[in-house]
Amino acid sequence: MDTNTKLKQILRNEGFRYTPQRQMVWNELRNMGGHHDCEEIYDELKGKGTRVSRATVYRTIEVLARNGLIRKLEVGDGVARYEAKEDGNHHHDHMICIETGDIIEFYNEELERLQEEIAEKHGYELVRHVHQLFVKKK
Amino acid sequence: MDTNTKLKQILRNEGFRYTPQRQMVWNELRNMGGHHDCEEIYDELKGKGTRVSRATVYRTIEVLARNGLIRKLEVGDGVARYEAKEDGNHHHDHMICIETGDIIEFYNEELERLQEEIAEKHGYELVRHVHQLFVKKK
DNA sequence: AGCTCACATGAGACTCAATATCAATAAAGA
DNA sequence: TCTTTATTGATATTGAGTCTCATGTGAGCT
Repeated sequence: MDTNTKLKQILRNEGFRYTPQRQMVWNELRNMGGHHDCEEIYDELKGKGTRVSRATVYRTIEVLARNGLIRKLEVGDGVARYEAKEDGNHHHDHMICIETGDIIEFYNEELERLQEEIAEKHGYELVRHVHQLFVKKK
Repeated sequence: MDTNTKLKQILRNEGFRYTPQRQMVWNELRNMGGHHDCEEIYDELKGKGTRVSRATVYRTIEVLARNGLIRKLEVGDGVARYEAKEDGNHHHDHMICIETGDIIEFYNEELERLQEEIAEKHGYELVRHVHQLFVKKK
């Protein structure tokens, strides 16, 4: 199933319509690659002469995130960034260089296991987590 | 050394003045206990008839955080919360209940070690980290 | 204690990401 | 094609946080 059919199905499941704008936002974020905020996505689409509004970008991104097509990333600068979850792009956390702003992805099995364990130990179930390492080049 | 003398010394080291407002913000956050945002601190002080401005609360909190007297916590709802670091209140991370909003502190030696290791492995030095577990009661 | 002045404060303007409003538009089933 | 109802776009609004600047005040100096 191609990725736009997947979008269509997800939207239908939620009772949403499959509109050109939603397709454009989704395709744009995938084409751009990496981590981007709504303003960047909006500018990119505008730059291509696309007819889309800021409000629609924000609304669409919210829907995509809620349905797990994209992943939200907040690094503490007051701007939410998003990345497309491609097939085979499994869960990962982020390392942010405080000097360059570079975002590096990492994944560690043991780390994941420990978190489940800690939640468990306190009588909770782990739903999701935010884990960011702020680093600088050695 | 009592905690207000400590505040005084820290301010002097940075070339800042030891003012009633800075003492009030610091004392208020300690008295309240737990995690609070600037607006709550401001309201609390106002409620006591104290003469203090919103701007000063924000400015003071920033100074306290930069000097390690308090710890900043962002759970992703667009409001920064702070907690006083008491003596013997060592580093910890947070578990946030998505149903009640409760904030539980946790600390795990192994987790800390792993993070250093991961940064290292990528050629970086770990400066600080943000680690939050969003959980719900089992 | 009084003087001085650079730093701090308070009130309100301002910023900026994000959300809400609402008339006009367009999916999508009949 | 028609009709219904969600969606869109333009813009206003919100809200946390920051900035400005005239006024106030800590603290070193005499």
